[in-house]
Amino acid sequence: MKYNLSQSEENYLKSIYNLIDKTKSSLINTNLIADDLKTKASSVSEMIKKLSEKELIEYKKYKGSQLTENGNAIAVQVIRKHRLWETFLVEKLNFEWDEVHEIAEQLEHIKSIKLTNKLSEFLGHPKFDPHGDPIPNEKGIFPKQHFVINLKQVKQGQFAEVVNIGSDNKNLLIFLTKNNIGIGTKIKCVDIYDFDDSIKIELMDKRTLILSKKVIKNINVKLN
Amino acid sequence: MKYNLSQSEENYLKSIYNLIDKTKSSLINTNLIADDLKTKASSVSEMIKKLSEKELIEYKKYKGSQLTENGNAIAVQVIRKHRLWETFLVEKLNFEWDEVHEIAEQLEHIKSIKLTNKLSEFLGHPKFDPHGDPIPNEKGIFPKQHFVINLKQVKQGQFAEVVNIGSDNKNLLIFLTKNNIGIGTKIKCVDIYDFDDSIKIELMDKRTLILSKKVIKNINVKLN
DNA sequence: TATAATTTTTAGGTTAACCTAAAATTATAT
DNA sequence: ATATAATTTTAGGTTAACCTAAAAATTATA
Ligand SMILES: [Mn+2]
Ligand SMILES: [Mn+2]
Ligand SMILES: [Mn+2]
Ligand SMILES: [Mn+2]
Repeated sequence: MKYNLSQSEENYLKSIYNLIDKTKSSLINTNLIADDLKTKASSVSEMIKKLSEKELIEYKKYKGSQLTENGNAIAVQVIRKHRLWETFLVEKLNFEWDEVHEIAEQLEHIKSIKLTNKLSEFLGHPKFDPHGDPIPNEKGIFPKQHFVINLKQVKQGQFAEVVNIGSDNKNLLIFLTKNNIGIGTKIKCVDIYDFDDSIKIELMDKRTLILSKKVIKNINVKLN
Repeated sequence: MKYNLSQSEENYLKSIYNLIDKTKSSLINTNLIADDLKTKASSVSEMIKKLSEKELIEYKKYKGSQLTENGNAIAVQVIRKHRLWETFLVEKLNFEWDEVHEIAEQLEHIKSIKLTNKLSEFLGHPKFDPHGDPIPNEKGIFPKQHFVINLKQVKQGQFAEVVNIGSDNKNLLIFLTKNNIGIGTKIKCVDIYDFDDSIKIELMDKRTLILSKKVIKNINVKLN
């Protein structure tokens, strides 16, 4: 099984993987992929047909797509590379966490398993990337994670720790940095506002701030 | 002047740059480029027309191509990235010098000036890559080099030091490694055989070996 | 200098990955 | 259930980068 996939093909597989992950649904709609990859549904239809012929995805016309075992394995390896490179950029080259996604989108397509493994070794086999996303190993196994919930699930008075940011959006990451929120930040939910689904949190330094629904949706925590 | 060139376009510019360097001629033949890029002359003709319209090369039909100032600057930056990445792979990830060219062919096309500069900084702004090739800086300036000559110019009895290997050929590099020749290796030319233009050299450990014309052509040295 | 050989360009085709617009299918709402 | 809306696929086109084969230009040779 030596596939030699184009960057485009890899991106489609990765997108489908991520959408399965995010939507917790096994059948992914054509339009969802188009949206995610900023392309048109017709282009997705075409590519889906091709990947389907290569048996990397399985799809029923008009119904949706899912990854085959091989397709999944490839997607996971692309994700592995993406996250290892992001880690490299932040840990070794001192990039900010909001600068690395775009570059990793390019680096994730470099073809050399040896390079990937040596990079991982060089980084000390990191288990999580700068945004708290788990990094699968060479065999595609993800590290065990603590029980992660979204910040909106946290009740008033509860203490939690940020473990993951659910988006690569640069502006979100800059916002978080400016407000002293990062991976590992400990917070307390001090108030919940039903009006707009915002919440007030308190940081270790006692400073409080109100987070919008849109921000909250992208902050994942573990309870402390 | 913000060019957004394809990998292919970058490879053509780099090829022309290298051929100008190697042949010491300012006009580069279409067939030479085709050969270098393992493509066909007709494809080169097409691409030359395109790069010419972008004013990255100048060419007269049937006469040959040369780089414009902009084209040269871009080629140099691609070469900078190639050599920095090769240095990274050898110095930080412990690759062998014969393994890195292929991977650097991919990495050289990653688009991020900030990444390139941070990588250079991370490596301590190296002046030469693992094969002894000079690494231009951000402005495209190459480091000053000692007076470099080809090994075939060395006379019987003279001492020299290997400073550069003039080819990325994997088998050549493996051959050199196996015979304890690398950048910095000190040698003495003990005999010259006119029959096949081979020479016998002596290493520091007194071991001698005979190098073929083909090998010699790719070893550049400075006299000691 | 005329002819032959070589080099380069042009003509015409292919493939991958896009696109818009139209047709087909499925979902939703009266 | 049927009409309408939304989704998905197909049809047909474009562009970049390659290709082969033929034509044109240049260079070498007799
Ligand atoms: Mn990312
Ligand atoms: Mn990508
Ligand atoms: Mn190289
Ligand atoms: Mn290249």
